Amino acid sequence: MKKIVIVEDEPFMREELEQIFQKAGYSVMSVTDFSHAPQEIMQAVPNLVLLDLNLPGISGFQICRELKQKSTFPVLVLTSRDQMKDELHALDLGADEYLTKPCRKERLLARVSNLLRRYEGRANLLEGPGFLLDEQTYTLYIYDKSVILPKNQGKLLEMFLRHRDETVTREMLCDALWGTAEYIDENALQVNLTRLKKTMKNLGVGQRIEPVRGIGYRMMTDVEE
Amino acid sequence: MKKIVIVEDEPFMREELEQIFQKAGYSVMSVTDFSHAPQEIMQAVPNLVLLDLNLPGISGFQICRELKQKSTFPVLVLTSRDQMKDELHALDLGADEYLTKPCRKERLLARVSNLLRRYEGRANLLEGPGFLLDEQTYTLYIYDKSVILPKNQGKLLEMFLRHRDETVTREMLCDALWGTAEYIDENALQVNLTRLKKTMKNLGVGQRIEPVRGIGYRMMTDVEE
DNA sequence: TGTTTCCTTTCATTCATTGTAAGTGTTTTT
DNA sequence: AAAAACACTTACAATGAATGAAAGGAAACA
Repeated sequence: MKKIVIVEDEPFMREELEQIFQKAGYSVMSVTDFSHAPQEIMQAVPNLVLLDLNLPGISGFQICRELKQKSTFPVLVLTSRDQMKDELHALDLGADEYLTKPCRKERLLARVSNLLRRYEGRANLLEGPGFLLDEQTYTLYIYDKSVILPKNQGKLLEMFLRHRDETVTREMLCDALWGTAEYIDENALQVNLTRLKKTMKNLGVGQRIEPVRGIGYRMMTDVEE
Repeated sequence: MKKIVIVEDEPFMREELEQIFQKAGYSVMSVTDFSHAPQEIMQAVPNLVLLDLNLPGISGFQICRELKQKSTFPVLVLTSRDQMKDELHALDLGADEYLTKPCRKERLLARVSNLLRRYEGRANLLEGPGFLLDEQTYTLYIYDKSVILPKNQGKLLEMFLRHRDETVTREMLCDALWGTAEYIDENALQVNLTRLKKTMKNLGVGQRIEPVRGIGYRMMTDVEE
């Protein structure tokens, strides 16, 4: 059963949405604490996120961006403001669909099922700066090219993508590669990292993985200049 | 430069669309012979297809379905009829976006660039019954799972997808696997085919690859019952 | 029933991936 | 400026998945 998370502050509207999707055979969950919405949503692991734009306290745009940065769920933005600006903005932030309230039930359901269908078979694609990474197979997508990364390189890249702009300790990386049990030479990690960098370079992806002396590494994803 | 193919019968509208996209920096091509639209479009190898629904002679729906069956271009359906029925139908046929005319230039451009962005990095995905296949890496996507096929199995599946419901001779398959040069035992082909079937079965994909006695094989993609 | 065609299983070979080891380069620290 | 600590690179042998060969079994056709 497909699971939908609803982010909507207005109680009446929220309840109506919940009912519509429950009747249509979806599993529904609502987020009410908007300050930690992205975290809550990611914990819930939905198949789709229905996001209202004008929320109290936090901007829906902000949530959308964070979701799209750190996860791969399809996001359908729903708002009562019928302004072109909103739509452009939302689409720019990576929203997958946009609908304005009020909106017919059928239209909403059709959009949702279409979105779900589109995302079928492309789940688990992590987004990086200029590329996509399949979490399961470590297939790397760059524009219209695709390459399979060796498992270790894939695991490393995955770790960096899940902690973009944060420092990742060597321990965490070793853990991700071999599990905490056996402790391989830390040099092995080094070698695999070198290999990842080389691979990415050959593919023309200008990632920046910088050492953090004594601790680990950090991948910078912001574009400079 | 991104290439857009426009399928629109009304000359005035067509010209306007062409101008809009040319000004926005796209490469534009129009299809005017609608009876062979799918073929022409596939030959042009665009990044996106803009498809009007009510065309003379042939139904836009038909074109949409055929395109989605045999190619992987994103399709944005554009129509003057503002009927819910149309939208539902188009989305069911796999269209990726839907807009009604008249429509503001900005909205159209935003949708197009959003669609293109979504399709970046997922080019070269061949669509099969219930799964997708990356032509380059032979990564197989089935719902939210993904698996890497061994090269030989991937090549075989690719051949079948490119000739859905047609008979593929053993020679063609051997050619695809090893090139016409060296002739390996035809048994090797057999073995690889068996492996492919087994792999698909384990993944829960109910494909039907049937032998054509003395000639080769055929993959049936239509659902029966 | 006999023959052709198609399918399955097993096994040795091949090739990409990986950890190890040894050596080089770079940054701190004193 | 030297030493120490840390980071990086390269080459190589071991591992393991993918592959073709071979031989025996099952199914279709006459």
